[in-house]
Amino acid sequence: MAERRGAKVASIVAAAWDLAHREGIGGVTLHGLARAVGMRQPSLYAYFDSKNALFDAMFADGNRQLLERLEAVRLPREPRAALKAFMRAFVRFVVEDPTRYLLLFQRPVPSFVPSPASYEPAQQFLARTVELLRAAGVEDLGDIDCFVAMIAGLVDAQIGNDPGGRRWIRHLDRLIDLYIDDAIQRRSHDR
Amino acid sequence: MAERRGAKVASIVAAAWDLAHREGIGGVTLHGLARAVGMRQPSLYAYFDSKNALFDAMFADGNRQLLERLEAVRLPREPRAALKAFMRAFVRFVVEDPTRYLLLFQRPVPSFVPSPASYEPAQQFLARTVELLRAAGVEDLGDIDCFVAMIAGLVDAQIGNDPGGRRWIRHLDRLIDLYIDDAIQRRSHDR
DNA sequence: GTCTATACATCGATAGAC
DNA sequence: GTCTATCGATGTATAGAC
Repeated sequence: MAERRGAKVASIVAAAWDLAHREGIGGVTLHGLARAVGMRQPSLYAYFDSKNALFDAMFADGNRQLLERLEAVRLPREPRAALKAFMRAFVRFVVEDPTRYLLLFQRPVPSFVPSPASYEPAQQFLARTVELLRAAGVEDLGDIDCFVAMIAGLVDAQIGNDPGGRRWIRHLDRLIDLYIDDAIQRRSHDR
Repeated sequence: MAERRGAKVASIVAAAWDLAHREGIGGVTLHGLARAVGMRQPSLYAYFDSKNALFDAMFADGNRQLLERLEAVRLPREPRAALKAFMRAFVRFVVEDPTRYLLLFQRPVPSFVPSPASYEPAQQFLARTVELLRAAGVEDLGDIDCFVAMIAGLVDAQIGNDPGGRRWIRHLDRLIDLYIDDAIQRRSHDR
């Protein structure tokens, strides 16, 4: 049965996340991970071809968690409320696990480049965001860029300067309104 | 003469920046740096007590460059225009050298913590920004937080996704207006 | 699949001669 | 101040027995 093997791989990835939470992403070493799962370091190569493959599995796992979470969100019919609900869920996902956010969105491991397959869910998330933005009246590509950058700036500041708090993310709803209103106003002005 | 020594230290720091530009901050090793300046690795310890001391010297040097640049900016009398000129200079400083930005504002070296003396100019910069924001009518601490986070999000997106381009930073002026107007409007509303 | 043993590389830091 | 020599730690990866 290949099921056994898959379960084992999943448990190793889970242990890797646990290790990353305690020691930071850079603290994830094959020696440490092997110790955490009760194995010797070379034995890990039965499950991952390289350390990069391990990171890629973690990256894919994190993206899977993200999509799973966002797909579970009940979106209101009203476009603006839907966008807010969606972004709130994203922000909650991010701040509840800064380490995961770092690996998924900040590339803290210079040598690691995610494979296209692992990267695809992240693009899916961005596409969904753009879709909701458009529905809410933000269609200009520049406006979308600004919105995405603003969200990133907000969560970065939150995680970097006030982890566990709400100093920055408490402004999320208000800023969303600000950006949407501005985009709509400028769109009507351009006509 | 201690001048000679100071000049040598400065030239080593300059070589370290050069190395960082080519190999990334993480690629700055004492072996590589020594090779770049025509020395052997242990000889660097005549100028820096540790690798941390080297990073601290680079950090201080980068902050000195930042203050030097910003102090040279001629600020218009009108507060809003002054804020824009100041932030434009900051953004220009940042995008012209992403590596320097990384070391100064992103802490890409987990083990490195800047000394208080090296960190002070960065606080000076933030204080000046807050001062200009206040003069332009942004006084609420939450509004200041949001503004700073927005700027950071903008330059992060620019450097990360379109280095050398202007896709994000071209919106700088407009976004500054947006934030100022909103802050002023909400301030008058609260009364 | 898991182990022991080990190769191989990188890097920071120290000792001591000159 | 600069050198040679070397230590010691860390970390990825491979070889080969079981």
